[in-house]
Amino acid sequence: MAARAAEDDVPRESGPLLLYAVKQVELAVRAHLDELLRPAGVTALQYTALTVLDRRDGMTSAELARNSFVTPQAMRDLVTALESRGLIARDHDPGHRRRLLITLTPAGKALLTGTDAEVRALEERMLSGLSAVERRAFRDYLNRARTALAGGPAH
Amino acid sequence: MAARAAEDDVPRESGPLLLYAVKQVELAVRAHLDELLRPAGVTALQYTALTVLDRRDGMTSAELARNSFVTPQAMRDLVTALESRGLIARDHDPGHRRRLLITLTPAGKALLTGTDAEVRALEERMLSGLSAVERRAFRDYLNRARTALAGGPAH
DNA sequence: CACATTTCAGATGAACTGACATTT
DNA sequence: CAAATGTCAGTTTATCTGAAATGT
Repeated sequence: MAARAAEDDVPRESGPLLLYAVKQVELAVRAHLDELLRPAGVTALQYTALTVLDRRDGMTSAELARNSFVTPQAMRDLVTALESRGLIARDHDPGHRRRLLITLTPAGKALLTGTDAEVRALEERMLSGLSAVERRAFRDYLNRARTALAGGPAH
Repeated sequence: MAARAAEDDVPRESGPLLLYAVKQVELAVRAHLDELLRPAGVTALQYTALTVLDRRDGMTSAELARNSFVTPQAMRDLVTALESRGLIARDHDPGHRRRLLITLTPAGKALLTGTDAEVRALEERMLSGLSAVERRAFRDYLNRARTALAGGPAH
């Protein structure tokens, strides 16, 4: 391993980490997304929760929390906010009286439908310059990275 | 706004967005990073600022703020915290008496050196399963996505 | 009894908006 | 005077920790 920069410069530096690149892209995405969603009155985090429910209806708050790497208490606040605005509804799981299953209300679905065009435009902007083949590869890499990081701590 | 939701299933769904995939990876990264950095006493955001300074010494707080998509006031809080812990120092820019240039102190560099191994291990874990060629492509896609999202809003 | 889900209550931190002084 | 930088003050929001009730 070369690149030992002998001066006061550090030997630790061998190019910016991809961890950092991921963060930067996400920061940019979130900034755009928050602005885009402001008229709809939801934050990027709330919107994300809605899209998760759109694909997997009937999740519990605890499942959503694990999905977003936050505590159940934090997700409860978010869920309560969405519920009081009528975007989601919670009903008892038949056969498991403790769990509350969350579903999108028509209003929640309408919100997703209403913002869909702009969100897709943002997605398209992010991927502008990438070919269809590259986009598939990009998606594949992201999914593999997520899978590799899932589960417990590294130790 | 009529809810023109033909079935209960949505026509909007054509596969999860890459925006979402990016967010998920970043969430996972941040969760691991926060845990990893807890012994060092810095948050992932503070750590990120330190790594930025490691590569571009002599930035101002305002520049750092723009880099992280936060307000100058928010970055001021972060910078003040790092300064009071002796991890960074601020000195007047000669020839521009208003600007305060931020540099890493030896303690700041030591912190980066001390956490370097574990951070790299996390990076390696995220990229496990990707070949060297794929990693280069992944990096390239992330950089292109960031560039495409930089600058003003889409409107 | 161990475990998961949900909830309540309080504490904390991190970000924002607004206002202002200073310098270029 | 306009623009950028840095600072101070106050507020809001989001998240956390701790504790507890309920159900499997």
